[in-house]
Amino acid sequence: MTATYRDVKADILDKITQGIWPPGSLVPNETDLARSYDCARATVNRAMRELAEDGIIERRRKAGTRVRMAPVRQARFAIPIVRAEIEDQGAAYRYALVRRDIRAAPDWLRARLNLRDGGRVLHLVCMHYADGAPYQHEDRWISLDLLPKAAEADFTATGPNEWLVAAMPFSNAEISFLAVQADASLADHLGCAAGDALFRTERSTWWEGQAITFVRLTFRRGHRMTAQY
Amino acid sequence: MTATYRDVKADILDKITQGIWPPGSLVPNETDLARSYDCARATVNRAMRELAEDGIIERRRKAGTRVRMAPVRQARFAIPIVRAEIEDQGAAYRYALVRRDIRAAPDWLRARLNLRDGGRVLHLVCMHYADGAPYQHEDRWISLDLLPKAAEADFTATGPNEWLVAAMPFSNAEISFLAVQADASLADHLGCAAGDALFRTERSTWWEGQAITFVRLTFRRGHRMTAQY
DNA sequence: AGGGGCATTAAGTATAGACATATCTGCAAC
DNA sequence: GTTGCAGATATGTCTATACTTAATGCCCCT
Repeated sequence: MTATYRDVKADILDKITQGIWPPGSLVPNETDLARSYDCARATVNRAMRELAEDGIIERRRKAGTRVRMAPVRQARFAIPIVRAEIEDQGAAYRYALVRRDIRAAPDWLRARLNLRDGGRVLHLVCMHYADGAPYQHEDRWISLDLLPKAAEADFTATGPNEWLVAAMPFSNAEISFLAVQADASLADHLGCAAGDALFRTERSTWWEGQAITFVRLTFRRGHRMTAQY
Repeated sequence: MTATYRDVKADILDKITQGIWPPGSLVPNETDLARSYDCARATVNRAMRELAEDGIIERRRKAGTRVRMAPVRQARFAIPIVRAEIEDQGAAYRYALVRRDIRAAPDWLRARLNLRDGGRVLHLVCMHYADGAPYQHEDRWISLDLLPKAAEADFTATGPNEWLVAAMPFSNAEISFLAVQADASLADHLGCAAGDALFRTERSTWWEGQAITFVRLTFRRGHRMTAQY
């Protein structure tokens, strides 16, 4: 019946939320806590390490551990593949390729992805439907410098997203969320009025410092992205 | 010169990104890895536990550890206090209370927060400015059932957000991101045209199952929220 | 053939002890 | 006063070992 690291973590969190250890105060050191919970120091260490990761406490060698003044509030968003997102909602997924061309990267894209002069890119426009209704508009640019195979891939049946996670499963990315007004083309594809406010995510993806792809995903009217924390 | 858990983690990640252990494949078990890195099993365990948290691998007792087919892509967003967000950008922060009233919770709010019938709420409308320009419009509802002190707090000088993190530092929340069209009032406050697309976050906050507050934060035109991952 | 139970296996967690590393504090030298 | 060094101390990490827990898959019984 000795304390597990979960017990210790829960108890410490309790002491903090109940104000016994108020924000800014110094938490007892690991050795003392281990004694008071009658467990090994490693157990206390794991509990506290996780609390620090959660943004509840702040730890510094020698200085000790203190309760954060304002806990760092952070939310984790899972970035799903559209197909999975739609199917998880119990809707039928359908995909369509709207447009495909290969060209020199436009200036704005070169700037964004640090592409070399004269780099060629594959530009794709696709639509994703849920139960037949427009769900998401995808405007994607893939660097052919890094991924020449993309030029031969067939994107008429499956979306570039799925192809890319298979081709380059591990990469870094920067994602932004913003709001845009529907232009005529978006309004047409997404079945809304021009001028409607739409939710958009933009993502640049990199692999070992090299740009792979940039994508704009624009959602149907009224879409919201939600997370718990 | 024995391997640290960081070394092990980095090496395993390397093997995965370089395709030596392709997606779906089974990773050697902890005992074998410990032997091959010449370290304790606990060291391998920590490395693999972190990789699992990062969504790179998937672990199941007895079944072993496998490389995920598609790594779970997830982004962490820090949810800042507006003041800090603005000041971090090097801009001067200014706050203004636009409106304050106490009333019975409207139906839509009662439904959203599971408030009891006839629950009273404090309704605040505030503006946050960066270098004098409108930055964010805040439309906040605070449950007076749970936080009666809020009725006496002075929100003319500092925003409710800062008051709330001091009053209720630890709580759960649900956050949504969406796009809205500016109505006349928003357009006026944020200095944009009616109909403009604006980025909005909505957040409901709870403490021990009780609703504390609901807030709509609408940002100035062109705002984007960004995260790396 | 089908179903139940048990052995086996891999991860999950705990422990005591040790050493590493960062950094705060006070004291001493300039 | 300021700088720099040394000691003290809290966290960070590793090891070796042991026990726990979940799940697979095989064997045996029906």
